[in-house]
Amino acid sequence: MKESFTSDAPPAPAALAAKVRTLAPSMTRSMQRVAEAVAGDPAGCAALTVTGLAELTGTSEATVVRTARLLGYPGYRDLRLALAGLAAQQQSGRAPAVTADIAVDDPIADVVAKLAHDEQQTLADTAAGLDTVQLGAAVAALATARRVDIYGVGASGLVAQDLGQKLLRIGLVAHAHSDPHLAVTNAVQLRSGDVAVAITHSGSTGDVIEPLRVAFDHGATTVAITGRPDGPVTQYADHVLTTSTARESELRPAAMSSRTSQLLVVDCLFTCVTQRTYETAAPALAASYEALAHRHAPRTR
Amino acid sequence: MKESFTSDAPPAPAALAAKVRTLAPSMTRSMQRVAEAVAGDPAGCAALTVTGLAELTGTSEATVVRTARLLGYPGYRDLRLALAGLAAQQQSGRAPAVTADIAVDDPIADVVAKLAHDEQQTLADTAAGLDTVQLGAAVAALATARRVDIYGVGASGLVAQDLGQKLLRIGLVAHAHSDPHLAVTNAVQLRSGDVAVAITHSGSTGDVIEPLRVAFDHGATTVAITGRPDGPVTQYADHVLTTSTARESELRPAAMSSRTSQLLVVDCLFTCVTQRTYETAAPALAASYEALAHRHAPRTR
DNA sequence: ACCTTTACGAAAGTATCTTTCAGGCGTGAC
DNA sequence: GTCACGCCTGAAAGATACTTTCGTAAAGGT
Repeated sequence: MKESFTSDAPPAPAALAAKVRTLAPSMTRSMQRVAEAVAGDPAGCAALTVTGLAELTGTSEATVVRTARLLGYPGYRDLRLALAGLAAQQQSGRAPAVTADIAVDDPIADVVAKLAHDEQQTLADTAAGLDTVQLGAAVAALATARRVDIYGVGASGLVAQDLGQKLLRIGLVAHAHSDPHLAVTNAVQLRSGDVAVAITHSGSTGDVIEPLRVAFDHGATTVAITGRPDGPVTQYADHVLTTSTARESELRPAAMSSRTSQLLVVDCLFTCVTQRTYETAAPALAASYEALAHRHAPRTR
Repeated sequence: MKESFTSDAPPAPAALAAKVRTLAPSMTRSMQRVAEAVAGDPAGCAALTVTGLAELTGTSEATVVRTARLLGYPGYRDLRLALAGLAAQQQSGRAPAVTADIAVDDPIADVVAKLAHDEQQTLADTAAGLDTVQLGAAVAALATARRVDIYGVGASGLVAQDLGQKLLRIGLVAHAHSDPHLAVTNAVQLRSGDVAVAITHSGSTGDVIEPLRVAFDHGATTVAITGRPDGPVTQYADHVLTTSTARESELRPAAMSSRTSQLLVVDCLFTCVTQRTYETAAPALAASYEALAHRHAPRTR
């Protein structure tokens, strides 16, 4: 005997709750109990076997299967898959409202989600606000530079180091200075054809501005990576790359988002320079990769 | 209402593609074929039985089950449920937006967009794959640590420095070592109540593993931040925090995405520790902010 | 009150998943 | 160059979960 009221129902995608309501009247009491459980807690039911769901609803396996059939599935197995899908959808739809600041009593999972979200936002903002013309000019200068000096202190110092490491790896003569005195001392060596890069979020870090000024005065091409395109540092910068500034809070200091933003800019610089100098950069990259291989324990599959 | 959240084998909700990428290196060839099929077409695979998937990938049922296990599920049945969930999410959400690799002749604007997108993806993957239980344990250890040593070389060295700077700023006694010899020399000073953190993408960097082992042997609590949760480094790690591994290309070395991923983990550590120790951390943060104020030139608006 | 129809679950039957085991292949040692 | 070792791999046995069958019992009609 055929008992499918729903003609040739396709495996219900997400409108399961609705389907349950529609079909409820044509269900017997025990089947209603099963349908109710399924509609009420898809995630929970997806974790149960036929037997489990039968026990939970105080019915039998046969009834569960019958219910699954009535809902349009070939059997319980497929209903279960649909339930898992539904649960996942509900889960993802439930936006954790990550717009809020991180609070002192946030559970760990929320902190992770919020931090990730904020950093993603910072990246999007930075990419949107980056001036490709300025970037292109900076890349052109770097690609043909005789020598590159990079200045940054504090959190920006690490970004400077990162850029330095990267440029070295593609065969450029680059050096990141974190000691302001040495930076100035070295800046006087620069001349036309050389490039100096200053990284400062505030745009007003004296220790970074000073060497850039010296480099500028000696005829080097100067680049500033800063969150303040109107800050003092830009006075001595031929090209200004703007990083984004996210709202900060006590638990999320500005250094965090500025670092993310700066790193994206640095990555763009690096990647574009690599493109421009591909002929020499590619082998250099390969060589540096090779050089590191033996530093790792044998474990490699 | 008990919810089986995350212990040591959380049934990956949506971070499956990321998990596959993370674990792929430690898989055998046939398992990789299975993983690839699963990551490539979740919806299609969810419709297949063990036997079906085994045939599709040209392997055996046993291999399929083994792969499911490796991905963190009790068996194939559960992997299949997760796949159904993933498929539903992809369906409802916007397309996966698989961006192309960065090419040598991409215009600058494209490079920026692709880099930003890739890094955003890396962040999402990392957040999804982070084990909050492990994170919580690491945070608890750090919050009460007498002393914290951090090991990292190369690109990971900068991340280590970043973590060190941050922890110092909230009043912890933290030091990031980039010199492997000094790291080992200092590691012998550690004892119970101290914390050692090792950061290595490959999970097999001898220069980082060695000091961690020494710290471990001396009774310190050890934390590993690595992209290879099965790598040698985890032997000596009480808590393992897994970073995500993005597909890499010649113009986008692995170091780039691993750094992004590591930094997010570090930020999470820092933020959570700050929460935990708010009473002492807040004034310390304020003080370090104060200390820097005078280093900036007068604002030009 | 009797018969028909329908609901329901126990148990048998079948598909699917899991585990075990032995062959095979690559790898490293001597 | 050969051997031994270990690890991957799939075939088949074993366990579990799902489906079907069938008999009982209750409801409703005559």
